[in-house]
Amino acid sequence: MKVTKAQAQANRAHIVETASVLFRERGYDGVGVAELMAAAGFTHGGFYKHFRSKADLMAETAASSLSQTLANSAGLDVLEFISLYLSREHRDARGVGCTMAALCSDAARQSERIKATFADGIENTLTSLQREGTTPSEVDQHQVRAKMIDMLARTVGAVVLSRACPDDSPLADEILDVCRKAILASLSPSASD
Amino acid sequence: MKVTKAQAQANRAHIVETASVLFRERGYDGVGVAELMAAAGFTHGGFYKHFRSKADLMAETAASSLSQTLANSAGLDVLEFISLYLSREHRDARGVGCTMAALCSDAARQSERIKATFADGIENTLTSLQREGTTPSEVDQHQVRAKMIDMLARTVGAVVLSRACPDDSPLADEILDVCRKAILASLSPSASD
DNA sequence: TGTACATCAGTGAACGCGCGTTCACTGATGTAC
DNA sequence: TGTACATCAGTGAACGCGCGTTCACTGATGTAC
Repeated sequence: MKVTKAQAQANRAHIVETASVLFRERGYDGVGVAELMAAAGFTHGGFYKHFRSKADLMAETAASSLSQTLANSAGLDVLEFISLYLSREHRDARGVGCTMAALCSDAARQSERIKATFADGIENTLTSLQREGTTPSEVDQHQVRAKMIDMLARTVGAVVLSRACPDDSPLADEILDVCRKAILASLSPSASD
Repeated sequence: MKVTKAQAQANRAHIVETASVLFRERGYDGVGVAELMAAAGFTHGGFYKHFRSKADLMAETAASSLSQTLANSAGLDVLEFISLYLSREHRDARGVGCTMAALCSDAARQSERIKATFADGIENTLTSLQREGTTPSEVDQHQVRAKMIDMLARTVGAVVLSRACPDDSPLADEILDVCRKAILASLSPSASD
């Protein structure tokens, strides 16, 4: 049965949203088209009325969830960002958490198209962090950018390592706690090494 | 046709070695048993004379390639380790590079058994780095460990983000260069922020 | 505004294909005498 | 040391299954008159 144009558009967006959660939870190879459509509340045949292929959906979902990740952190200053990013809650909520942390090593094996989307996502995150992180005394934008790149690597690395540990592992929590302290220490003006 | 016990053992080790490269390059879901056995020079049927299942091989391969990753960096001091780890060569040689960087976000979706293997790999790496990184003036082992956890997160994060960018992306190289400088600066006693 | 028809989002069976795994078979190795 | 037999690593066909994708069909929506 047909459906209003507005409804069809909403259904399409719902499929992308569902996929963006499932892909972050299980990886691109870990979610099938039929399973995804069922999770969104449809049968699998209709998928190709919205997308040309699974690869197309992957690319669109990457762009969508990267900008959603960015929107989630909009308005946060760097200290708040770090506290949320390196929290147990963020680590344990892979499906709705940072796309870079959830999928970056999968992205490395995907098409140049998806990698380009991830590079854009990284660039946008850096721009956003630079905006929030720049204090009047720090006028050298180049230096601020370097600081933010290093900070992003630290936070992504910490979450990704923590997630690779067993669920109840003390090491998993230790990684988050130690990295949060280290990053906060390095950000404060009088950083005590 | 049968084969000598020594040959069978060597063949088995060769399969594990082949798998450890292929899994790092394409992920656990990206390599099939038949393809893997063909790459090792065998037909697929013999696989189950060596391993009970693909999952078993994944676990064994994780342990093997994590300790190989560790052996590769044995004897390096921290400065050498960072230079090699954050090099373009390491980033571009995923199949023979650090297992944590290549597979940690895949590990997050695998069994507790594989996660435990990764946690052991992280722990062993930290121990090794602590041994090499401890100078006479740094007697507080707890503090050294914290420094090494942060450093591991930074290096893994940098490589993983760099690999998520397109092959010719300037950002990919920038991430490696900036993080290398930032980590080296934070390690030197008179770190200029 | 009412009627006739084209459109097309969604359905569900079916496609070829590759997956992980099983199995009967081969034949050189390893062992018992 | 030589012979007979059991073992078992490796082969390749076959298994059921789920994958991504296609397709004929449905029926409400949207449009033309």
